[in-house]
Amino acid sequence: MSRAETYAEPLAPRAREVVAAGLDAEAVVTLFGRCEVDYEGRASSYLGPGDRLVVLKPDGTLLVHKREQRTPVNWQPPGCDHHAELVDGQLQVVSDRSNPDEHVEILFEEIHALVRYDAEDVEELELTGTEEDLRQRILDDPSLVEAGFEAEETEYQTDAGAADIVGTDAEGHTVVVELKRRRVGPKAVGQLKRYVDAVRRTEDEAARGILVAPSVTDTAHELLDEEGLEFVSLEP
Amino acid sequence: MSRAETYAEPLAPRAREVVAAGLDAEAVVTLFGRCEVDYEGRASSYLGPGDRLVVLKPDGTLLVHKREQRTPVNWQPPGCDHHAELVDGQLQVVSDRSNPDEHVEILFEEIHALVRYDAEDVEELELTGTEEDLRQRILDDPSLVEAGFEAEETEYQTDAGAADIVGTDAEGHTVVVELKRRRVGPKAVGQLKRYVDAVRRTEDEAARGILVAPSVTDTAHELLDEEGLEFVSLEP
DNA sequence: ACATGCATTTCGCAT
DNA sequence: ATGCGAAGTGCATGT
Repeated sequence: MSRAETYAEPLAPRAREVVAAGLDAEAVVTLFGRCEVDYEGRASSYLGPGDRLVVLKPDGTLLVHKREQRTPVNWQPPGCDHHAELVDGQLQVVSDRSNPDEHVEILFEEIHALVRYDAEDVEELELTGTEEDLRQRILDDPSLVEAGFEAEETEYQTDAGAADIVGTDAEGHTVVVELKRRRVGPKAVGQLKRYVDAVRRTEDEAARGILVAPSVTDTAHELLDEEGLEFVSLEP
Repeated sequence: MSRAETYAEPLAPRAREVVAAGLDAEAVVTLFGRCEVDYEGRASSYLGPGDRLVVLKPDGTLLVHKREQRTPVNWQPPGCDHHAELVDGQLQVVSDRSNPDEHVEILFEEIHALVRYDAEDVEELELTGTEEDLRQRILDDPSLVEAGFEAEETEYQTDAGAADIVGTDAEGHTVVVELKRRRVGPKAVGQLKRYVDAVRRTEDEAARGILVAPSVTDTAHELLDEEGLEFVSLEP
């Protein structure tokens, strides 16, 4: 038996059976059809009839995709309960969860195709080039921040949240480092400011703050000056 | 002719033809197969062989989904160029873009199913319950912020970014309002602080700052106190 | 094209 | 469970 079973133009009762059995067997179930979608939860939405791709994953994820966009037009995160019912002879797929209460209903006017995919997958993604990698580079060579800098703690807990790296400069003053893997705007400056303020209040009144990133926007640069904070350029 | 054409266990050459023709005709092309995925761009990743769902959209979106998670394990945003080639007799799907340069390669060891979906879809999502809706409610009834509050500008430009609402209180003092549709943490306090600081520097030294949200975390509450900022609870 | 901020953000990790 | 911050965030909007 193949890992994928495809059904072209299935009738609603048959589709309901296949979807229900697929969910039960922890398969990935994919529907191609003309449907409308109702969502009620953290927000509310209605999507009128059109042809979409609907994916039901065994972990309780629901995806509804239009022809465009990377982001699904409607969805449900992992952990939801999926059900397939017949309503007035049409296939209705329902996804529910609690905390927060969220509910998605998909009603199919037409089902153009249906695939049950018993996917086997053990490999996990290996990803490099993250902020974590950048931090490791700095720990390996603290002079990337400045000559004489010594890193002392990562994820250093302040009253205002965790600072990426805290250490001391050549003169022994506390230095708070905020790390970003890409060009940053005012948001990152505010974040650094929060941590530096907290350290200044509780630890070292003369603590310095350094934003380490590939580059900063004009506004961010002005804010840094305004707040007496520093910037060090570092490519990821 | 049906809107969806399904192919079970297609051979690689045939699959390449169908994928190429589907891309050309602006169809949504979906592959179910065992593949490995290489990504090189803002970061880098490798995903070893496993059964996945691959979606190619006519707007240049690429999605690679594992059995789990709402987020695709690899992807490409709209605007990319997709190509299907045969490499050593195997189907290879490539997606490219520039600015930033990003490149995804998917090599299929097995193709379990393939669907070409000529989807028609004109309806757009109608969404309510956003921050925008919350803002409109406050503009309609400014007393939701506090008695005597009058809203004067939305998206008010400060040196540190745009404040959601700026107005005056019963005593004529400037009030900066930061709006959130859900429970907020220290980040939102920092954001409000940035705007209030900017207004205090340039407009009104005695400007007040009010965070309007359903609730705040303990840390956020302490930070608000620390900075002399206020909180008003408002359900979305 | 860049800057800015929301998002039904999702996700992982720590408490 | 909640808090917190990163993400290859995506995305719309304004400049």
